[in-house]
Amino acid sequence: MRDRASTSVARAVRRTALSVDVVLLTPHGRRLTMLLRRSSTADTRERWELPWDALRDGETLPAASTRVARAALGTSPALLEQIAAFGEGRRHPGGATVAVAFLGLVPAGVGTVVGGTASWFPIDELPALPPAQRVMVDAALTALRARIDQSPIAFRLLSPTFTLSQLQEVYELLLGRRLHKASFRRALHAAWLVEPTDEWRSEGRGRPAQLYRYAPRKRRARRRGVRFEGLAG
Amino acid sequence: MRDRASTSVARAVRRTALSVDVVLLTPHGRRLTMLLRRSSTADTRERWELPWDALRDGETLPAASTRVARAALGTSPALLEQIAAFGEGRRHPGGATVAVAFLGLVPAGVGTVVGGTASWFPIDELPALPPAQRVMVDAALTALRARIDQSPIAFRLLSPTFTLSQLQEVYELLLGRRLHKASFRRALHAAWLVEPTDEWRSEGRGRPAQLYRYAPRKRRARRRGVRFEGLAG
DNA sequence: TCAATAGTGTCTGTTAGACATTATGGA
DNA sequence: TCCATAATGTCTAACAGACACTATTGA
Repeated sequence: MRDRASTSVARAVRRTALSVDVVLLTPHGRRLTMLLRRSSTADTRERWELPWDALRDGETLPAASTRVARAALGTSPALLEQIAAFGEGRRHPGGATVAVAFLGLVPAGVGTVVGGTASWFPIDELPALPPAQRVMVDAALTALRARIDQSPIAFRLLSPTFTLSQLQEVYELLLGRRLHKASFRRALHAAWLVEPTDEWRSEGRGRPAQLYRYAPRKRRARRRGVRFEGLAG
Repeated sequence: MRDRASTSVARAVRRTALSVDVVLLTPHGRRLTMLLRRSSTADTRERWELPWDALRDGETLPAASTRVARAALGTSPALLEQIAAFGEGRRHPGGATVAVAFLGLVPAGVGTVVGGTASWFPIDELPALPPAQRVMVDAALTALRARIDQSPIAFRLLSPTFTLSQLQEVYELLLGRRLHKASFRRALHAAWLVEPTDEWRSEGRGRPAQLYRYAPRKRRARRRGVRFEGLAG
């Protein structure tokens, strides 16, 4: 190693700026919405940005992301996962060289009322964002869709008991595409993820739906073959 | 937002330390090996660590990861992707609060000879590492296996032309499990990822194998259903 | 000739998607 | 009664995994 002149990183990069940015999502009716706040620029034009703040001295990344999320939302999100670090030189509102992005999910209704400087936007109608944050948003949505079948993300957006139609609706919202009802339920049944309760919910007309709860059972990992997905095209 | 006392991240977090760490992998026979270098501690005991260095002033993350990889390897890896940022308070050799980990793949033979302070270790026989880096290694291998069917990672470990048995061997190395020959080739054929060349390679005894090259064709995205993988168990 | 590796054909069990049907409430 | 939604049954095409078999080289 030729490049290690200093023995301490803390000494070598005093001036490195590090920001923690949070992409907060919540369902709003049939749409997925994202929390943005007004930029505090001298500019008269209305500008929006992802909630962010500088990492504080001695603070861990999870602690910082929770702090930023709580400050913007007024409460804690149901799930907070890191997306990635971003530092390709794109402009960040805080002038940060490197920003670590987090994805937060908020159950429907919980955080829909936020303070004056923040507001929820449908994800397909976002205003212009600082270049560095625009990249984070895209990465967050991509990561969300990639992780949805690897971790119980969808259940974080629902109340403890829910109907299967509600669950499917959340999956469709997060994936951004429609799912087949019978296939969805068959896969759900095979995965032993939920169990029925004794309750039924009647909403408007139509047959009442049975309520389920999230109750994952141990399951042998079924790893079927190589898929080669997304490699071409 | 209550927490934004300062308008500039650069001003607020002068003392934040940021390291860039690189997990470099190369096949070594039938095993996957990782590049580690000797720690420069005052300790007499032999200690090993992932190649890392502090992010320099104004340097982008991709540039820093390339620099660290080149310094350790003597040449550039065939692929260098970010894993994630790590800053949960675990001990890092440079005392960094936050470290961004990268995964680098090196074709077989290219980087097998490295300088005096670095050495390749089979991934299931790694020496003890600093806690922060041990977490990175596990995350790198997990990410590798998750991404292998989403990006052409495996082809980066092979020469431009290769036999299908070699390709399958790389997949088995990266996934850490055996694959079924006929199924592997069927899936490969269906994905239109490779095309045969006119050349054949004879190695030792046995029927010579036809050489292929990586040549992805456009393909309609086949997204089949919801899998619910990894959600339980 | 045998051993070793490459490459292919066929069968079977699983499952996603389509479609149809029944069930059960409200208007 | 009609309509909307829930829930389930059946059929089919796709496909993974297993197995067997042929092909082609070196020893």
